Amino acid sequence: MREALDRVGGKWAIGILIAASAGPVRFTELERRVEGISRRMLTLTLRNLERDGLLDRHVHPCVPPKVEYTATPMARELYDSLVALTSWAERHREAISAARAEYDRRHGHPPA
Amino acid sequence: MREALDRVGGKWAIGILIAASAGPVRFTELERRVEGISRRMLTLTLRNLERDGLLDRHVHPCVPPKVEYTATPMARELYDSLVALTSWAERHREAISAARAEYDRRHGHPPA
DNA sequence: CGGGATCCTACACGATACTG
DNA sequence: CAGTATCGTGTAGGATCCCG
Repeated sequence: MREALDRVGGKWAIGILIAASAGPVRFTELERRVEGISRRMLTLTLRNLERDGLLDRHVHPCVPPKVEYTATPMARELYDSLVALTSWAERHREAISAARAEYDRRHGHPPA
Repeated sequence: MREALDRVGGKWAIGILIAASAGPVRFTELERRVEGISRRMLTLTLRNLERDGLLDRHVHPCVPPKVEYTATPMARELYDSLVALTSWAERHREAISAARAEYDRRHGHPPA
């Protein structure tokens, strides 16, 4: 289970996976779609996802360069599994923030 | 979605949740069951899980102290959602390690 | 027994500059 | 366009010691 979470646990992996799940996307387009990501982290996370077989990287030999990334079927299955998690988060978001407020009230209100 | 992952993304949260899902568990028992965890991380992670309403903490007023932790229904639902993820990991574990080996072969074999 | 306080290290990540 | 290289920072987590 940690295996699966580690693969998607990074700050940007999911965002990239989602952005690349709807067909080939170019590097710069990813940079735009995954809001707030730095060039460096985009590259690094892309390499990791590619290494794990979650992303296909296709280089068009031309100038200027053109590289397209596409989520593999395996990545799409992963995404489907994550939907259950999203649903959980939505169902309990309110309860969680209530629990937090309650906890912070009982112990020092501002969580130090 | 990041909301959900962040809650369970820590190194130890899942292990603790699993260990505490089968009824009340004491601190020291958790320390034994969650292999490799340090006293510090156990305490910290327990606090976070309690704060998010995923664990109930019950203190028995006696000496020596006795504290029992129990997963809440919300936590059990979370665990159920995570099962899909586990299934994904099992189905593709081989493909992933193959992808990795292939990647490492094409680029510098030892991943530096 | 069930912690809290302190110190330290590794690594994830951000900012910036350079390049084929 | 699609990166790589370098530097700096915050923080997760480990080790150790102390306490009611």
